[in-house]
Amino acid sequence: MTSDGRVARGDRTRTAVLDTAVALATEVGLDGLSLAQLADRLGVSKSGLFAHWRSKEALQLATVDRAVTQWEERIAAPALRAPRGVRRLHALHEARIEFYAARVLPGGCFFANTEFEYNARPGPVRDRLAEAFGRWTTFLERLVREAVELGELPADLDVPLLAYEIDALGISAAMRSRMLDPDATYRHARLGLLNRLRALCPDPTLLPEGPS
Amino acid sequence: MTSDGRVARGDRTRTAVLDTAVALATEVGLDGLSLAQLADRLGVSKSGLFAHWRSKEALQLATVDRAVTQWEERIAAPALRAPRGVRRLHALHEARIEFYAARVLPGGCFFANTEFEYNARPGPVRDRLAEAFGRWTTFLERLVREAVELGELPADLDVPLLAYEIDALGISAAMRSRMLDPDATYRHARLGLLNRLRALCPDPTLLPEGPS
DNA sequence: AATAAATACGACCGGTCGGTCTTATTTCCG
DNA sequence: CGGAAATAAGACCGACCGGTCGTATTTATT
Repeated sequence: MTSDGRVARGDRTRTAVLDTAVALATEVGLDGLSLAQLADRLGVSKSGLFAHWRSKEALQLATVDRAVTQWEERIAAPALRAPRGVRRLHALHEARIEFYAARVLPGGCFFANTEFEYNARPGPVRDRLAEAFGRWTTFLERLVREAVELGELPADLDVPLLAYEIDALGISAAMRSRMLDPDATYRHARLGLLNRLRALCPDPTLLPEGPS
Repeated sequence: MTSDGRVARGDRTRTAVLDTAVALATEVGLDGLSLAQLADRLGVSKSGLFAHWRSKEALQLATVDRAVTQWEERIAAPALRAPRGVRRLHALHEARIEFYAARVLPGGCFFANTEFEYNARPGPVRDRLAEAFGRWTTFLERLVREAVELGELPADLDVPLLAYEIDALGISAAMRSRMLDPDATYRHARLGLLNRLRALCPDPTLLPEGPS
């Protein structure tokens, strides 16, 4: 019995704080996030937060890590339950668009928002974001490569290019859905990938029929 | 002789200030942009700025307008010098990628950065950004439609969808080029559109040969 | 040459920022 | 039960924020 009720309680508190921080950061930015503001929203004092993270930067890094975990749970995990190949790629994209459409986060996408925010701000936060982005790209390329190896995509396919295109459709959805017509945006994001995979995949039965 | 040297001088100053503001906004955000910081970089006093714009918000709106003008000059205008149709579409995308690759703005893309920053912040600045984004989309769709009307793209093409895909390739380039490998990013952004247009355009001589 | 407008300045305001310090309360372990 | 550790609170700090004010300088008009 090594479980210490004190640290367990602390962990629960920390996670709850970070979930709020992730959401708040999509509204005001990861840098614009103020300790007092976050404390207020949680009904907690500012020094209560400093007890958990020694500085704002430590809180920012923890927030990035929490957002990664959320992304793995909500987007990557559901996709991994689909069969390998183009169906898994499609499921991944669908989960992402659904995540945006469900308005889970007020600002749409934590990573899109923060990576644009920090793309000209050197420092540990930027490095952590770049690392997460790199891992996401590697993951996406792995899924594409698996589809190639299964014969569901052409053997001479430019794997990183298709991964780039898929991610581009998603990022664009995060941006347009908050500034322009959301329904048209989600339609384009979904249809864009579906058409692309249909054109590449020799077996049309692997993909849903959907709209033309 | 209606030219007033006073307002002419003022206009020159204003434009110079706004150019700096556009660049600075891509680093620290349009909201993160502080009056004192901007004044410092210009070697000017803070109250000197308030003589031109009565509030920070007025400065932000003027900065957005200036960024729109820059975009028209650097991306739209060169494209309009290419012949209508797929060649013009290609020229537009090339000008955009070249703009990012030349590192004209330290943060890559003013609009990508600010639109993500403001996508959950209601107010006049957001409205101005959304309006600019809407006009850009309309412009892109017009260029695609022209290519269809010229017979350079299929008659049954989903015009808004292709416009969405083209813009997505560009936005993604702005994001990835600052966080991951820039060269690979530009290659993907360029090749992505080239492959797409080649697959759709019945006359292959209209597009450069480029890499496969 | 005199005047009015535009432009720019330095000093200053109240407020919020990230961060520190001291103190009090809760919670588990020995 | 006693004590150490974790958690939380509030007062406070210097720095910077957006913004105002009174004033000085430049410049075109009359």
